[in-house]
Amino acid sequence: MELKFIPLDYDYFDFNNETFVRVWGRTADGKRVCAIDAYNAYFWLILKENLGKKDIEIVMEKVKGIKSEFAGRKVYVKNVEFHEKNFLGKPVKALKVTVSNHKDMQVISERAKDFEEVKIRRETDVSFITRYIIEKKVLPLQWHSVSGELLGEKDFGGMFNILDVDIAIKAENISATSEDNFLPKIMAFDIETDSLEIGKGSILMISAVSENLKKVLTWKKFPAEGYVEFCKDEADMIEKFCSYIKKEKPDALVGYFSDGFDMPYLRARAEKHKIKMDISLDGSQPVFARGRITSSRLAGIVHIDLFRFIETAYSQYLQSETLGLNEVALELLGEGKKDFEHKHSAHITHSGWKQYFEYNLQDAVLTYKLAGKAWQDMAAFSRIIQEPLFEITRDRMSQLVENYLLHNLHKFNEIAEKRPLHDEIEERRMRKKYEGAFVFQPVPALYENLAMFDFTSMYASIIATHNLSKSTQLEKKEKEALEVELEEHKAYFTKNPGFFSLMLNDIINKRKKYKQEYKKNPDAMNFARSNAYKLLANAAYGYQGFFGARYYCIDAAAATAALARKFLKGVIDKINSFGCKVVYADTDGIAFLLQDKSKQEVLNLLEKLNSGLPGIMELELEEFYKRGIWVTKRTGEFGAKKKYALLNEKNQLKVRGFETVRRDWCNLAREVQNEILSRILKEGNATSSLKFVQDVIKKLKKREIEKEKLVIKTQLKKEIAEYVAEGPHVTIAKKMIALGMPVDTGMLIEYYIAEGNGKGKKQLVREKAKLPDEQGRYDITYYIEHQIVPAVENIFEVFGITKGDLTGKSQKKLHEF
DNA sequence: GTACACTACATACC
DNA sequence: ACTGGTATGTAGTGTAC
Repeated sequence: MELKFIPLDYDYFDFNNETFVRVWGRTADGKRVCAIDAYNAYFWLILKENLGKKDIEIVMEKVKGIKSEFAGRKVYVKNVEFHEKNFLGKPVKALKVTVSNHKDMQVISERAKDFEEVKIRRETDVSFITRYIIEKKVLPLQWHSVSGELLGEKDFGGMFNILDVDIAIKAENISATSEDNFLPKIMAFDIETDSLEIGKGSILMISAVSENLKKVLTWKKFPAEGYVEFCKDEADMIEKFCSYIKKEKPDALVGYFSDGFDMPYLRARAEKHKIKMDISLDGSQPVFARGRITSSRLAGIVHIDLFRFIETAYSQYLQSETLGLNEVALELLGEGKKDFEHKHSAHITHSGWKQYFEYNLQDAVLTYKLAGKAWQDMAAFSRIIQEPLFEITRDRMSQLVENYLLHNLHKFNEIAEKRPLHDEIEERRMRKKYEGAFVFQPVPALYENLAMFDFTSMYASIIATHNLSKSTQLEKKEKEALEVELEEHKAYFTKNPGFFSLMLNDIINKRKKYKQEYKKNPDAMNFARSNAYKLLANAAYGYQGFFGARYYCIDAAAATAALARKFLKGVIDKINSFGCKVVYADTDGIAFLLQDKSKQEVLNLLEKLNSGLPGIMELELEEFYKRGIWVTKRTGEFGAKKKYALLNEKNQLKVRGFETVRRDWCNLAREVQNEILSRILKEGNATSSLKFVQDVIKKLKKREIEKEKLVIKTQLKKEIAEYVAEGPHVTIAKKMIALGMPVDTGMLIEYYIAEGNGKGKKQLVREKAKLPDEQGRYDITYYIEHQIVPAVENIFEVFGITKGDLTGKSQKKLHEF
């Protein structure tokens, strides 16, 4: 038997003290496949130097002889091989120790590490599935050919009868064939409940959406559209939901925040009713893994919590102020959630229920559409990093980088470094900060005729070009070594590239390749690939400075930042001496005035600058701008860093750092500031802006501004009890809890500032803060003095306009400006 | 009762 | 706990007067 299929997920099981991997996938004609592959894991023993042939033979025998018992199993070593390997770039003699059962690896390696010939053990902390994918090259989301016998009825204790697949095969050989794309069958779901606290209330309805399915299941019997299916009770509803999954046979079951809410809720209710959640393809129940966020895993169907993927892969590109389904869907799909005011189910009217069903359905529809939109990105990450979808949709950036490294080390014959243990993590976290990026001190003014250069993937290209990594760092100066001066010492790195730099170099090249390919052929997969490589490249620098990294190297991170400062300052000097004038720079970007130079001359300069840069470092033109404005800091007369606004030649505004882009300012202040920045940059003066602000202040004084524009949103970043200083949002959060409203860490708390009680001493802001729908008159003075004026004051200051001119307390007249 | 320095906190930039 | 450092700015807190 031989067939072509595409792996979507992996797991493993024991049978008769042997371990087997199950590779779950699909054939091109849509059949579900489970390929069972015998596999034994191994780890490495790195031997001491100066061991002779005889010594090695002796230690190999000793390792082979390790026998023990653990959890009722016989524990033994299956095989020992001698290999010449590399560890951290240096040649080592090592033993590859294959164990009977992956779960017994710790027991065996504990015994082996005490042999006198053994220096260290490594790779006992590599996940079994990761190891399987690396060694057997059965890669996720790439087509493979598998050959072997079909699973017999009696194999593995009758597994055949449990597996819900079209083909189960005992794999003898699996090999990659092609890279053709694959479109999965996706089913999205969403639940609505009585209480937001898991297990407290009941589930009122469940929506499920796939290509040919749009359903809302409920046991609340109220008039509804045809897509609503009524169930006997909550238990019946959960079972029907599971049976729809069984019928639809999706590759992926997708929710939005379903790891944190929908799945654990379903489990709690299923347990309460003593019913099974029969979703998995092997008869097992969803497995909930402990962690920062509990993730829930199904066998044979990939459960994806889209929120978690969006959080790591998209959030930096999104304008949305929260990562809630509504905002994210609005931004990515142009379509948001349906309006519905949540009440306790006892208070919902007949027509209210109809709306509620519709609302619930729409959430699943949005999740379904978002999953379709994100599919190419998830697939690109899975193929590039070579980890299954389940993992790459939940991994953080540092884990993605690390997994990429693990899956590529074999190209360098490298044994992987270990993950840091608790004590080491603590030590790393105590470390004092190293010096980071250089930020240019701007001179506040309105400038005309600017250009911006920036380094492409600057930190990554510095690491790749200069070999800055753990394995290439030298303890002391050697000839031919690169010397980088840090704050308290010098760091040295070899001229010969190590695996980290070479991999990063490859990542940057692939990014360039797919970016160019996308320009020729703008399809989603090319874009997704280009983007995934870009994100990996950008995270590589932070990875080396991250306390949890296997290849942690703080000197490499510090040296990267030091070289970045050097190159940035070098380019600043060269632009200035060319005859342009640098007005601002931050980390890897430089803004300068063209002065009397033409655009062509600037482009020629760029080319000249590039020819002087080493390795793969590259500077590019970001854009030309008509005008730009920099303002003073509120405290002190210096120009503020990280705050500016630019107008490009298409009259598009680019605002950085200003209150306009900060979500913790009220919309009125943000809109007013954005408007005057736009006017000033387009008009070249502040005349109409001044009038505009004066009018807004007048309106505010006459209470003509709607309260919604005055709502301030601040995120609750930790548990209320942990706050040392109680800000207005904390007070409001407490008030919300007292009112029985749901409050969770991470929530955006909304409030407005109302008039004080007028009695005696000045009230604190938090004492005047009220919930958006709480009765009260807004505090005019607060909004003028603490929102509008601070947002525009420094901008007007550039034109010599003072606060008094804005609020009408000035002697000067408008025409004087 | 208020002015002031300092700290806590949130959020942005790259 | 889940990339890094640099930076601005508000409101709260404690203390001096």
